Amino acid sequence: MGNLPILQFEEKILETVDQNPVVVVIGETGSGKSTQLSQILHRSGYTKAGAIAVTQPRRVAAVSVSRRVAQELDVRLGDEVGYAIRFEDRTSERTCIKYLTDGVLLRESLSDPELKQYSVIILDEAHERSLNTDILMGLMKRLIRLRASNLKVLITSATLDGEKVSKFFSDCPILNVPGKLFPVEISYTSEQPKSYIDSSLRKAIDIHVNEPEGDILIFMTGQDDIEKLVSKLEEKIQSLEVGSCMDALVLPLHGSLPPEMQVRVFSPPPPNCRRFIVATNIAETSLTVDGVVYVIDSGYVKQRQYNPSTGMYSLDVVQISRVQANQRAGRAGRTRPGKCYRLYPLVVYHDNLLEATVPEIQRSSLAGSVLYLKSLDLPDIDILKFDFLDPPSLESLQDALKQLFLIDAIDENGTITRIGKTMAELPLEPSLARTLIEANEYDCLTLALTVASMLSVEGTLLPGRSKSTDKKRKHPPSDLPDGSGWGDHIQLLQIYELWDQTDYSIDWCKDNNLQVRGMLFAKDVRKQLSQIMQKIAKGSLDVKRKERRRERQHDYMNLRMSLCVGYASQLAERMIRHNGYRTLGFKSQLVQVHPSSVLRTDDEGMLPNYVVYHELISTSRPFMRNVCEVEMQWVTPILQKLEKLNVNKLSGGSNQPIENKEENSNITKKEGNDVGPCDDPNSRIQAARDRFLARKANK
DNA sequence: GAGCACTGC
Repeated sequence: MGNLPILQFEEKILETVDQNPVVVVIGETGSGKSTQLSQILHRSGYTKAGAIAVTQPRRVAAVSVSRRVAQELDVRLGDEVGYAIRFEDRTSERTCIKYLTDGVLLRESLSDPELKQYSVIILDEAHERSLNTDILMGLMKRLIRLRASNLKVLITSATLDGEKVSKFFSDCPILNVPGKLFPVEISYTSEQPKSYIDSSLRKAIDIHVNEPEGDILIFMTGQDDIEKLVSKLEEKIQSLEVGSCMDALVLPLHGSLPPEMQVRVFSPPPPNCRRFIVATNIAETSLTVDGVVYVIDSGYVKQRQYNPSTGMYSLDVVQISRVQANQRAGRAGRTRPGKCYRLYPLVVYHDNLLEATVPEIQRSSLAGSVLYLKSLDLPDIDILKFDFLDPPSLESLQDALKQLFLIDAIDENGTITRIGKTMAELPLEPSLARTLIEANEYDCLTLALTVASMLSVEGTLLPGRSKSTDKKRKHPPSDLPDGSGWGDHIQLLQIYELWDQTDYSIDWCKDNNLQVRGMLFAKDVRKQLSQIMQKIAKGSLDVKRKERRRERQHDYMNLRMSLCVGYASQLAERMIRHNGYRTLGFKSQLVQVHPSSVLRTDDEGMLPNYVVYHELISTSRPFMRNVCEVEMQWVTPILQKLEKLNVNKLSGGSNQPIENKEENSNITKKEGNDVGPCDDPNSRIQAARDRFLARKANK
C-alpha cells in the first residue's frame, strides 16, 4: 500500500478539495483511489463534521474495499469503517467511512434528501455510468448548492473523459492520478472476420503454440458462444501433437454458471499449464482473473435495451465502445506487460465504435427512477428538465409518466399521489409496488409479497437448459406445480410455498432444478418487503402466513385482480381466432405468450381472452414473459383510464414539450409489431372497446 | 415451441 500512486498527490488533493465543492478524480486501475481517497480526507479531519460516503456500483466491491480500508486503519469492520448494501448494514454510530452501493445511498436520500450525516460524498467508478450513479450525479449538483458550506463531492472515474463531468459540475477541477497498469501491446485484424468464434479459436491456438506462458482471456457475448468456443478449443487442443506445447485448461466464465464453477478461475493453474478463460463481460469489471497476459477481444457484447415507443425490451449483440475495448485490453496488463488481439480492423475501432457505452439511463425503462425523483418532492425540479449528465429521451420520460399515471402513482397533472409515495418506499419496480398495495386492499398481501419476491429474481427456474433432459420433451422432469392453469405468477407463488414448507431446504431446490441463489434471494427480498409494508401501514397487515384456506381459487382471483391493477399498462387481449395477442398499452403490439409459460388453454385449445404480463421481450419474436390470466371486467376500467391520458398535462402542463436535447441515435430502434392502422390512441381504444362489447354480447 | 449479458434497491 505504501507505494500507491495516489499518495504522492495527497497534498494536491486536499488543497483542491478544500477550495472546491466538487472535484473530479481520474485514476486508472491500481491507482488506489477507491481505498485511499476516503482515508486521505479522513486524516485531514473531514470526518469531524460528518461521515464520508463512498458509493460503489457493485455489492462485492463495497464489501471488499471497506474490508481493506478497515484493515489498513486497523479497526474492526463496522466500527469506524463499515459498509451498507441491500440486506446488510455493517455500520455503527462510530462509522465515519462508509462504503455503500449507489442504490443504498439513493434510498437514504429518500428519508434524508440533504444527506446531512455526510460531510463528503464520493461517487466511485462513475465512468461505469450505472443508472443509479447517473441519478446521484444529478442530485449532487443540486445538493452542493443547498449545502455549499459543508459538503464536498468527489467524482471518480477510470477513463480520461473527465472533461464532460467537469463541465457538468460548472467546470470543476480535474485531478489525474496515474495507475499501475503494465503496457499492453494491441493488434488488429486486417479485415472484419466472418465469425468471431472461429477467429477467436484460431488466434487462441496461435498464441498457445507460439507465445510464452500466460493465460488467455477471451471475450464472447454469451453462454451459447462460450459453450461453442470451449468445445472447439478442447477439440483443437486434443489434436495438437503431444509435447509440442504446454498443457491447457479451458474454463468458461459467465453469470449463469453455478458459483462453484465460477470460482474455478481463481484457483491457480497446475504447473506448465496455460489457461483459456472464455468469458462474457463479467470479466471486464466484475471479476478479475489473475495471470492473464493475453486478451482476445471479439468486439461485441450482449446488451439489453428498452424501447419506450413499444414498451419492449430486446437483448441485442452490439459492438462495444472504445472505452470498453480499452477496459478489456487493460485486463492483460495487471501483473506484467501483456498483449491484446482485437478481432476487428483499426479503422473499425476508430470509425465504427462509439466513444463510450450508451449509459444505462438511456437504455432502461424509467418508471422507477421518475417515481423516485417525484417522491423526493424537490420544489425546484421539473422532471423533464432534470439535469442529467446524459439526458434520456423525452419519449422515454413521457413513457415513464404515462405508466405511472395508469397505476395511480401520479395524477393527471403529473403530481405524485399518496399511493405513489408509498410505492416509492418499496424497493420494487412500480408495477409490483402497486400490486402489493392493491393486494393489501384485497386481503392477499401474503401471496403478492411472494410473487413480487419471485419476480425480483431472474432465471429462478431451470437454470441450465440441459440438452441432456431434452429427451423427455413435453413435460420437463419435475413435480413442480403448474400454476393451476392461471399462469406463471401463480406457479411462482406455488413453488415458493412448497419451498417454504420444506423449511427452505437447499436440497429441495437442487432436486427440483431450481437455482439456489435465486430462491435464497427471493427469501431475502420477501423479508425486506414484509418489513417495509408493515412499517408503511403502521398497523396490522396481512403479511403473516394465514392458516391454509380451502378457498385457494378465491385467493388466486384476488391476486390476479391486484396484478391487473399493478400492471395496467401491461395487459393484452387475445385475437379472435388464434392464440396471438394484442397489447392494450399506449401502442398496440402483436405478441405471443412465451413458450415457457404454464398458461393453460381451454377445451378448444384457446388461451385466455385477457392476460397480464410481466415483461415484453423481443428475441426471435416479441414475447410476453410471465403471463397470467385476468378477467375482462377488470380490464375495462383501465382502458377507460387510458382514454383520459394527456401526456402534455402529465409532463407538467406545458403544451409544448421541450425539445429533446439529443436524439439518442446510438440505439437502433427495433420496429416492433405495430398493429398499423390504429395508430391514433383514441380510435384504438374505441376499437378495443368495440371488441370488448362484442365479446360480451357473444357470451 | 424457445432459450437470458451484467448490475442493483
